[in-house]
Amino acid sequence: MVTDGLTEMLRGTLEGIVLKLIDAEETYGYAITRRLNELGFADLTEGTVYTILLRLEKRGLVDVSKRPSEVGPPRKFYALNDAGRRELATFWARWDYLSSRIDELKES
Amino acid sequence: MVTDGLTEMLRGTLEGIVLKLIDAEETYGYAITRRLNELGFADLTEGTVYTILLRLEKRGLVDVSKRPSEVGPPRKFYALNDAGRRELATFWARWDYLSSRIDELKES
DNA sequence: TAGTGGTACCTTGTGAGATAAGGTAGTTCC
DNA sequence: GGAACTACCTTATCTCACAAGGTACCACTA
Repeated sequence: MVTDGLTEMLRGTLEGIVLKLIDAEETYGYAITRRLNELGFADLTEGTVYTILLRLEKRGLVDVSKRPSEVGPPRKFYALNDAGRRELATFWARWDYLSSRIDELKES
Repeated sequence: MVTDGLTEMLRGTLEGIVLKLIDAEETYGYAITRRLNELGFADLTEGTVYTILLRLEKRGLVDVSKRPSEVGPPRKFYALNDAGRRELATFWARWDYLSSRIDELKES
């Protein structure tokens, strides 16, 4: 499978991906994990996502609010704040730069 | 600069990039570093490239031959072998997969 | 009421890889 | 003999994705 060995390649982009998901919609760890699995990142586990979320919180890129769920334990909802949106913009700039450079190289 | 903080994003792709450069032309560490700097990876240093080259050699992905230079110390030339070409193909498959997923996400 | 399955959170340790910060030598030219 | 360029290498450090655990809430049912 192509998805084998994606781990190293995900470094430095996974955080941006999570930022984007949070930007699209206020959401929580368990749902983000599910969403990422759907999106093609099949091997991603909850542990990975939670370490990222805690990092984002620690860096002050997200606002957090705990809310009860009707089907399980309370959920920790994450929303991007201004710093988070700036970080996301930076992420896309870096991504565009890197992917352009690599695609150029690939076609050469 | 966009190139700031590219480090983490380069993880797992830099090796593939180096494989591609070697595939294009038998070459050596110092020249690879220069080429990468030209290609937009401005902050990349020799130390980084040499650790990758030694890893490629250890994994048996390249053939190595030392040859004298007319302008300095002898050069260690690297050429891709069959295993290296297979690895490069795998790298592109992974890259295409990852960049597609991310670009989809970006446009959504 | 004990068990199962789904939801939802977290922690700790490990490993891989890019980088920084050094070092050693060969050549050319003044 | 001292720059400046070429050319190689090593070691220690840091970050980050992940594995492998754990806790707890809720609904259902045997």
